[in-house]
Amino acid sequence: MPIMRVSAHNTKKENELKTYTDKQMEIISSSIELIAEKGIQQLTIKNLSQKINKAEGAIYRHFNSKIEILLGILHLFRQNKDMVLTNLQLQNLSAPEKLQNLLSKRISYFAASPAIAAVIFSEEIFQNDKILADEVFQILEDSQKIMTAIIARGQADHQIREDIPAEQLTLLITGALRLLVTKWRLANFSFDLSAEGQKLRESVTTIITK
Amino acid sequence: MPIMRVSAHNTKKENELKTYTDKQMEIISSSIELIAEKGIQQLTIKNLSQKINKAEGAIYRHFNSKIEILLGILHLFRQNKDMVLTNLQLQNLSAPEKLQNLLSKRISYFAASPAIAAVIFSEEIFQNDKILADEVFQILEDSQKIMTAIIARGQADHQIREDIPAEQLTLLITGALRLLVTKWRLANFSFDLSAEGQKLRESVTTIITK
Amino acid sequence: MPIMRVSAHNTKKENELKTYTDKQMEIISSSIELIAEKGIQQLTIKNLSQKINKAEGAIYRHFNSKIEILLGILHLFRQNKDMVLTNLQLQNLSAPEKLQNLLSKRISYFAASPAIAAVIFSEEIFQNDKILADEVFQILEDSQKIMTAIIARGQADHQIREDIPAEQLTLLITGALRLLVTKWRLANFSFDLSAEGQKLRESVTTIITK
Amino acid sequence: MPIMRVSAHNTKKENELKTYTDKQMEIISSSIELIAEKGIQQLTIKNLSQKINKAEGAIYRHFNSKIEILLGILHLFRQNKDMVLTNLQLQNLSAPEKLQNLLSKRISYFAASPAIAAVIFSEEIFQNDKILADEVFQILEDSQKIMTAIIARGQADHQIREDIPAEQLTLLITGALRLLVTKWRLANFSFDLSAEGQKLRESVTTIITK
DNA sequence: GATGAATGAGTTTTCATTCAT
DNA sequence: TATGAATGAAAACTCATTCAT
Repeated sequence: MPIMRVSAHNTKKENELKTYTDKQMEIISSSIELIAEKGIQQLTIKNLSQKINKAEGAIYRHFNSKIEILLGILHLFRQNKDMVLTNLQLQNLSAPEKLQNLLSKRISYFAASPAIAAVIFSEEIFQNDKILADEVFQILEDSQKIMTAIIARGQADHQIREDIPAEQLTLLITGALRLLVTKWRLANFSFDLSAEGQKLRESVTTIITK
Repeated sequence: MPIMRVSAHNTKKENELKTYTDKQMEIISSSIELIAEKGIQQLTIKNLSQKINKAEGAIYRHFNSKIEILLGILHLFRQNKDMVLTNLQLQNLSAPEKLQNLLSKRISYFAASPAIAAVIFSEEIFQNDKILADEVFQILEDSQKIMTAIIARGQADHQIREDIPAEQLTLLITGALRLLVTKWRLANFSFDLSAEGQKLRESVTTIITK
Repeated sequence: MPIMRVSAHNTKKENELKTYTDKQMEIISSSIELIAEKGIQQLTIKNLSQKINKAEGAIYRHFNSKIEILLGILHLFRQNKDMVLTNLQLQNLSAPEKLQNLLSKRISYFAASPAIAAVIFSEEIFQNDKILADEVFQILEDSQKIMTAIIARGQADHQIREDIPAEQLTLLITGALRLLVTKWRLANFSFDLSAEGQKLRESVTTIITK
Repeated sequence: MPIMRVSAHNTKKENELKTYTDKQMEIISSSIELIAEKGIQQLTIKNLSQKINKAEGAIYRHFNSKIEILLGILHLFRQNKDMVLTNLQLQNLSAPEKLQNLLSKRISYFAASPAIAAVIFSEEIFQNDKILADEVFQILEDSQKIMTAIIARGQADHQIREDIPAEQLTLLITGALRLLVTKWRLANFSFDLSAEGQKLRESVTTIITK
């Protein structure tokens, strides 16, 4: 019962604008499915090759290493996140509405792609691969910074309570979201994430507006 | 980058009252140190045997499998948790004070034993060992139930705001605590967990009392 | 038909006084045999494990990597070389006699352990492992320096012709020795290395004394 | 650290008069460059295809196997050698002059095409491919026979010392040349091969004429 | 001619666990 | 109790070669 192994590698810093070929996308998708079905520990080259009905070596024509596949998954998440945020900026919403929107989108995304959460929230697993760990950490930090900015703006506009620092509110909201998704995964997706997410959103609204 | 490997095993459901011999405790302590120093991926029988200056085989005199060692770590955490709660019950405190106390104790505990957090929060890693996963899940559930009970009691006594369900407040508080500790670990313990924990406790107080 | 593969590793600079356990010596010996029989390309962990009738993993109890086994072989050669030289210093011989002695010993050694030559003379193979390449290069350089010193001393004492620089004589003698041994290996040891070596020694004597 | 891999194949005994198409010559040249740049271990079909900006499969349009490419390199060397010798025969030179000429040409050739030396002197690497090993061995033998013939002729003409058998002088001269070139490669071409070659030629002249 | 995807057999290494002593 | 050697199953990755298009 091995859990996850990756080898030394020379992957260069992922280009933000990186695009993937169809084959690469197929491999990334299969990886996501595999993680969703059996957990990230079962994302082995062997299992992956079986899933795509190819020999193990075939994978290496499309990715130089397993790390790059994982980076691909993270990249996909980041792209979605950036898109959500861009759309959010374009809309003329109040801070509480933006927060609602953000939470809603994030929950929908995890509900649709539970495997992504398994990767995004598995900081421990990537601990000894610097590039992956950095990427995961960066995604976490970015998310928090953006939420903090929205909240701070809302506080400046007196739309959000000012007796708690924006960072603290972000910590509470993000932490709750993560824990909710984690519990959902641990419970084998046996409850309705969207419904619970809706409850969380209501609580958040109540809290931030007193 | 192997992460963690455990094999098939026949461990029986852990006895709640299980006690450990001195040798067993030494092995558990060394495991915790090892995890704290190098991450859970480096908790291998080989590394562990080097740490306790014994041959690898010797460990199997005291534990039937690596899983049992991990269960030992979880058991230790559970014992501490139960003790904290028992003490909490004995004191005649208001619900907000109890919450403060609980958070304070938990933060101190993680600050003193960061390895415990690495184990407790690594649900993903144990995903393919049923017993371990159950244990971790149980600890999480128990913690939440207790906190929810305290909060519900506080709401009944009008010490805690009643416009948000107790479960939601628990989710927010527990989630924030977990995220804070996770960030602390990812940041290589480079910030003062106690100080940040203090801030969180203040925010929690503000939130629950409006 | 793979030829030779070694992986990234962290071998520390080999200790000059390093000693080997019995098991390690057995593995080193089997490696030498394997190289002698099938060439250095066939020195794979699999072939080696078959030769010692153990599982592949067993080898890693005694050596951290394949590189260390190869270093072990080189170390053995170095030890022999050093011993020969020490003995040589203790004897009160003329420079030409010392050279004769040196050549004689070297040839006997290669005749007895042809695999050693396969390793010592395989500079190309180790080209992309720095530690191995350094070691092989060092052995080559050391040998030449010592021979040059003996010759230079002989020239100062008018025992050896002075119209050719010592380095040049060393190049000619060492080169001839290496080529002789290489041809012997390529010819599948089908001629008598000692006899040919004796001829070479006579030629060398004639040349250096005019 | 893979070194070189070649597979089973059915190459027929190379035709002495074999000619190569332009495409084939391009592939051979690129192979030589690749070896010169990164060592013979890096001569893989993948690396080669990148160098010639063609797909991997394209190479197999022009050569049936990697072995044939290597044979092509050897063939090129042989052609040059034969040409040098033919020219040498046409000139009316003394034996020592011929030797000088031969050495000079060989050194210039290696200085211009260091990769050739990497191939010619890598007997060990080809050990488990009979055809390649034979070819390399044949080149070595041919060279020595020719040099021995020149020397023997010189001895008969009293231009070269007669107290050492021609074969021995050949062994000394060829060995020195090989060792010099090998050291030059190991030293990353950091010294002037031509200059050192000139010194060697002088030493050789001194030695053979007493 | 050329492509590029795929294969299969190979490589080194890791590690929880067992067992004779 | 303890040792240390051994195992076996797994892991990631490499590469010469094939082949449908």
